[in-house]
Amino acid sequence: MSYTYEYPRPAVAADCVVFGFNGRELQVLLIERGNEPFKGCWAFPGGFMNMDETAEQGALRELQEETGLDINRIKQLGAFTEVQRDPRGRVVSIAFYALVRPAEVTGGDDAKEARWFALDDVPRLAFDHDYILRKAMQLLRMDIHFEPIGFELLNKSFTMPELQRLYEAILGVRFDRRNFEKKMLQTGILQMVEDEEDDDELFDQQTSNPAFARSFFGTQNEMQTKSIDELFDSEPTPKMQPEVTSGSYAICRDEEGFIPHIMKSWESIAHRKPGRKGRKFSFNKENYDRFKQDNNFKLEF
Amino acid sequence: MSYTYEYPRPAVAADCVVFGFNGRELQVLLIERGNEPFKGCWAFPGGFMNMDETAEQGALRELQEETGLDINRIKQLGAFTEVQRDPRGRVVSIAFYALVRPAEVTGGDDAKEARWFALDDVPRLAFDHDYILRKAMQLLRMDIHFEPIGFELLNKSFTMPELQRLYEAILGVRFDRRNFEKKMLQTGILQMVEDEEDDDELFDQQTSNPAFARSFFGTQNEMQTKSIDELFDSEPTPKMQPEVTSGSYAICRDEEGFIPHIMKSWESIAHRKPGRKGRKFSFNKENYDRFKQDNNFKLEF
DNA sequence: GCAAAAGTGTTTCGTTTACACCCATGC
DNA sequence: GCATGGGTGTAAACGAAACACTTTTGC
Repeated sequence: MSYTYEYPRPAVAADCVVFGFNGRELQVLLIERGNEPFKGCWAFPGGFMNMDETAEQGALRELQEETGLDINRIKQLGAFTEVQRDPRGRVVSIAFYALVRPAEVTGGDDAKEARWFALDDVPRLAFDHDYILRKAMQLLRMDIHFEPIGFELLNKSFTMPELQRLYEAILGVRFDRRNFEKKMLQTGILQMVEDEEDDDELFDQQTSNPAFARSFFGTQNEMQTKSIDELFDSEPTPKMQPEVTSGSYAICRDEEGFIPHIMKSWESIAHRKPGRKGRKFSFNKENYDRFKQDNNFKLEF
Repeated sequence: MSYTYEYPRPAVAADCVVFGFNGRELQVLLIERGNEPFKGCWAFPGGFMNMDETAEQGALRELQEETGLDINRIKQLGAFTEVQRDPRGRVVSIAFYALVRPAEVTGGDDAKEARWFALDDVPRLAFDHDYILRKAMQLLRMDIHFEPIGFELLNKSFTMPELQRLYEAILGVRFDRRNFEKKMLQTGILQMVEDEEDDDELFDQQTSNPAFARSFFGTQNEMQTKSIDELFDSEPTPKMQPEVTSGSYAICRDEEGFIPHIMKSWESIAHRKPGRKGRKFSFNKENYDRFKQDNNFKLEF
């Protein structure tokens, strides 16, 4: 079978950057390519889009096929369209990112070539996937200012230090413990949880499942050197804490949101009426550069 | 000539949402479709991507061809891949947005079918362009929190009320005049300009150019009902203000940025160290919804 | 002359920041 | 028992919010 068109068309692929968090550092899920081009290189799960599916559906299908990961929420990063980005010819890639909880990672078995890499430890990737990863990270950083997506990377219940490390990992910044907690609690989107929660059982069940551990933490070799608890920085098991020393919290979340205190700073300079004339303005690069520096502002990854 | 592939491929188009600002309201540039499908409907400038150009280059080329607008900075919105979005068959659109200054709008002549529409006044668009417009607006709102892109919509010099109306239009919020000005000046990215600046001459030249006026403000019919000054809310001409009553400002900008005070609020909760165990947390939808409401937070357009 | 818009400062309030000691756990 | 991390509160500084009257312009 073949398909003929009047004008040339690029192939369209869908790739998915999957982020995970092990309680200490951000990770991405990569697969080792079995075919040329870039055979033996690591790359994001993905593949060509079918004609009867959206790019999103294609990305989810490929993700399931290649890593066994069965999720349903991904966010589009954008299309990558450099003419030479694929040696096989003109391929446009539509990339997505996904955030998965430890408890969601179940598909270790079908994914022999899939492995989690700490962000600091990602090898050189195939195609322009290094670039795509940078873009994904940038977008994640922006998004976390508007929506509570961080919680997508944590199980239902988690400790304040875990949450803090997650935010630090995503934003590339360190926070003062007391101030971080205060701010988080002030938002009112956290609630205390009395004891070990249901999904911790899932969590434990899965961390003690070798397939899960392999798929989430890496190869078996790595697993031998570190204990699950060490990696996860969490109670070894539920029984650990019969008397809840200080209690726990739970996040108040819905399908999206988080801490839009950003917008507040603009939105709350309230009310005014239209105008007509007056002083004029224009831009000064130096001041702006200094301003960025003074505020230690870097969105770049 | 024809092109044959082993697997079916979608066509790939590049479309461009062009925003403008007339001193009072945000506008978008649309073209009236001359062919089916959606003949007679308004749509964004755009067309099929060539094989030797990136989507971005394609969008810029089509924009130039269809509207005469010759710009070079556009930002990708994303790919739109609904299976049925184009009745002609499977077409994936990669969409961009552009911000143009009044002074940049010069190509009125080649663009008979191109017209500016106030955002509130945009007709039903062809394809899924309504949806694309909403996405563009969302992204613009997010972006303006991180980068001083607003100034891309203003000429080199502008009044504080103009700037304020722009921010209000983009964010859909009203600000207190005194607080807005204070905040803007505090950032240090504005500088005062002593008198009418060079580009105001360009500005005047162009506002008094019928082709410009038509292309920027709309059809000739509309032009008859409103004066340029009324529309632009600005001095009729340079001579108007021989003695600069209160002086003017200029923006300190470079290729990107603006007011990253958002991140600051997180970044500045400085320093801390890793952790081990303690209270646990999970999410509560109700509280979060209330929180969003209390803070009047809506990113949606 | 009148209506609409521009210009201008200060006070209150809330948020952000900075900071140190003791306790629990794991090794 | 020692090192690492967890837990906790307060005071000072800063930024945001609220607010009214006078002057200028356009009609």
